[in-house]
Amino acid sequence: MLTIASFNVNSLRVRMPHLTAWLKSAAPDVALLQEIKCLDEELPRLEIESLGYQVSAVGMKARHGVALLSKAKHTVEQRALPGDDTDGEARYLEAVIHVPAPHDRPVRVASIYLPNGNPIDTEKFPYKLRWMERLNRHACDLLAREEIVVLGGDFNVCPTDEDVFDTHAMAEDALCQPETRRRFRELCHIGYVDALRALYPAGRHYTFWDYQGARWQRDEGLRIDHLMLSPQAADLLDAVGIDREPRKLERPSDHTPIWVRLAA
DNA sequence: ATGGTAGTAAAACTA
Repeated sequence: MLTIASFNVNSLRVRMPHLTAWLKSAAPDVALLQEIKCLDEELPRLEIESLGYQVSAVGMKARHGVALLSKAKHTVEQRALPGDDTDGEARYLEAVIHVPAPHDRPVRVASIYLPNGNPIDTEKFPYKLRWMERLNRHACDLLAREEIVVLGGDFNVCPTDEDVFDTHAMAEDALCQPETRRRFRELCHIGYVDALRALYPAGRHYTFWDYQGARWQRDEGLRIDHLMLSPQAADLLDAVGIDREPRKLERPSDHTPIWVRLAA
C-alpha cells in the first residue's frame, strides 16, 4: 500500500505545527504541499527530515510555492511546468518516488498549484487557461511512459456544480467558468482519473472552506483539491478520502488534505 | 453592492 496526499497549507511556516501533527497521524508515504509561501532556503528542512521525509521544494518570496515530501527517496524531474520559459511563478514540482519492494514500480508525482484566475475580466484568467493547456499537454506527454502517475494539488477548479456550495455566489468566479471546466475535463478525457469521483461519483466532498463568512461552520465549501491518476495508477486505486481533521484545529489552513491509497 | 478573513509584509495585494 502507498498513500499519496495533497495539502494546500497556506504558509508552511505558519502551518508547521499542523503539518507535523498531520504527518505523524496520517503518515502519508508522499505529501504534496501547495502555497508554502516561502523561499527554498526558508524551508524548515531539518524539522521535516526528522519526521522521516525527504523534502524538495520550489519556493518564492511571500506567494505560491510547492513542495514534495516522501518517505522513500525521490528524484526531482521538473521544477517548473514545461511550455513557457517566461513563467516564473512557483507552481509545479514533479518527481519520481523510488518505492521499495514489494511495490517496486516507480511512482511519478507532481505537486500542482494551478493559478486562481480571478477576477475573470483581467489577464489572470487567460493566464490560468493557458496554464491549464500547458498542464494538459505535459500530462499527455507523460502518458506515453505508461507509468504510475499521480498529479495532485490545488487545481483551483470546481469540476461541476456539485462541487460548489452556492453556484449563484460562484457564477462569475474563475474556478467555475465553462472554459475552466472544459480544460479540466480534457485532462480526464486524455486518460486521467479524478480519484475522488472514481470512488464517490456523487455527493458533496469539499476540500476548501473560505475563512470569510463562517463557511467552515456552515459546511459551505468547494472541491478544488484533486488527485488525478494515470491509467496505471487508477488500476491500483484502493481508497480515497478527504481528511477534515486539520481544518478543525485553531488557526487552520483554508484547505484540508485529500489522499489516495494505491494497492501494492 | 458591499464586506466579511487570513497571510505577507509593511500599504496593498492575493486568495
